[in-house]
Amino acid sequence: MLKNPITGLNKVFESRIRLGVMSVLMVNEEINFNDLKQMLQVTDGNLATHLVNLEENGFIKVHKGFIGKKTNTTYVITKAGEKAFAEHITALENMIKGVK
Amino acid sequence: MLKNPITGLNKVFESRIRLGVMSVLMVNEEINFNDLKQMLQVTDGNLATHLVNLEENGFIKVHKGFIGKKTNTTYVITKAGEKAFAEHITALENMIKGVK
DNA sequence: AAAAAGCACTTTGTAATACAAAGTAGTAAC
DNA sequence: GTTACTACTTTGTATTACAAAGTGCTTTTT
Repeated sequence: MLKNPITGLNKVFESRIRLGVMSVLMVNEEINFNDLKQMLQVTDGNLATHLVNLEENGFIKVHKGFIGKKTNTTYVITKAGEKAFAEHITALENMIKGVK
Repeated sequence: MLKNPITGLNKVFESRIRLGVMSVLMVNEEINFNDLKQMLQVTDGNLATHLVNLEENGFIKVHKGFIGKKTNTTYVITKAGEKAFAEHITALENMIKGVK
């Protein structure tokens, strides 16, 4: 019987917006809301929803800070987030290997 | 400014079921409904819907044939499907490259 | 001091999507 | 002649995505 080529994919990372957030957080210490918004070309509400989703899944953490006196909310990946995303990437790589 | 790591991803292939169908069709000449169903562990209705979606997008074609006297519907990838999927894979690879 | 603007949301509403379950039509095997 | 199989379609529900507008707080501008 055929083997399922998509085992190990994480449902949370099926959304391209959440996928984008995680990819950036894998290589950047932290990002703020506005940069993320511009990068992914999404509306505030939409982005906020996806960020809440990622946070509720324990994959990112919110850091509320300041730049001078302006609020600056940044997002950071968690250990669990790194692990889950790495596994997802591995699953993707396996799938890609299968089609080549 | 940050560059969007997920440019070039195809919305149609965000669903893991459609992703699975396409992956298999990239390396198998054709597959039939039941094999696909077992492989992906989905219900008939759900699978049928995703197949219709892929067909309407011009990415797969349906072949209605027989094994002996039993009906045997198989699915084949189209040229357009191959192209679109290859581009999606490239986009995924680029994203993965970015996080390594 | 008042108005405008920016930040990071929350709320609201709508439309699309996913999915399971049940139904269907046409064989075919028992 | 009932049962089973195949490949759906239909129906209904629940989830999700998303835009748009509103909110509370602060800062900058006038």
